[in-house]
Amino acid sequence: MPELPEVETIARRLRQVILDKKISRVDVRRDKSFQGDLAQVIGTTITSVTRKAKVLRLELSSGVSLLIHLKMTGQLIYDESGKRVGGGHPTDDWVESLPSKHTRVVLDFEQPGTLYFNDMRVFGWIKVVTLEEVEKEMASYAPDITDSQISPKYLVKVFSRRTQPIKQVIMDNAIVAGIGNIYANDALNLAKINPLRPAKSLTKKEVQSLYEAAVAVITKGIELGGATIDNYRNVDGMAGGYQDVVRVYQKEGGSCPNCGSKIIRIKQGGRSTFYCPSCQI
DNA sequence: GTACTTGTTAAACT
DNA sequence: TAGTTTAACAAGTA
Repeated sequence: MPELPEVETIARRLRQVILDKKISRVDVRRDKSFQGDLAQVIGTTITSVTRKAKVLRLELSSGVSLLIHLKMTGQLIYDESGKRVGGGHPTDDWVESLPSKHTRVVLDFEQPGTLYFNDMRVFGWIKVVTLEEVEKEMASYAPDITDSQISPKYLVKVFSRRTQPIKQVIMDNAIVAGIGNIYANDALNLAKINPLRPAKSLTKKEVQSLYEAAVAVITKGIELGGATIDNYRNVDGMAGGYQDVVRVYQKEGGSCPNCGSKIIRIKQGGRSTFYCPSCQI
């Protein structure tokens, strides 16, 4: 699932390949995946590519923006050859020609080049929004965990009001944005904190180390080009590298990187949590 | 056929 | 009011 590092990886590459290109055609193959007026998009140029939390924003010369959320299975794959055959991770033989049966929206550029929005489960979306709507959308997210506005002091204050388990609190985008299930599990393991602990029970010192751990795993994720646990791919169709260094996520029965004990799996809020009951206390 | 998977949000709660 | 809980979305895998 794309989280902050995966979306950031996509944003960086998109900046290299679609900036200043003119959108000549938009093929919406699934209505649910594209919201808004195509007329405001066709014939316009992409003037910037930015990201906040897990949302991508393509600013267009017409003044409107395209906001893109990949949710769990979304991919943005760019092709300039016109005969793309998917790249793949060295360890798998994923090959796919595009458009595929999961391609929901196709953006064609005048300059040669095509951007495919694939989304197996159709939770993701692309929407056309005005400046005002962009601000409204972005205001619903707290700053990213890597943003200088987020400090251990701020987290201590917010956590003190929350009785919910810390795992769920750090994944709440209204508190701090960009931490999904993979990095939440890994950050808690690195900080040696039990995911079940009520947020308000954490000491200042624990909040400090959790903050540092979260920034560390997210930064590592960006460095390695994201995690391909399920079906994440970058803009070139390639897998990321974080899955090779992942600490606990989906490692039930494996060894804890801190202490070697067995990693267990539990459910929190209907979601899987992986942690080491021996050193995460 | 059945259970299970997940990021986010809306709605129903306390 | 603010915080918490739950269901819903969709389509694939086991």
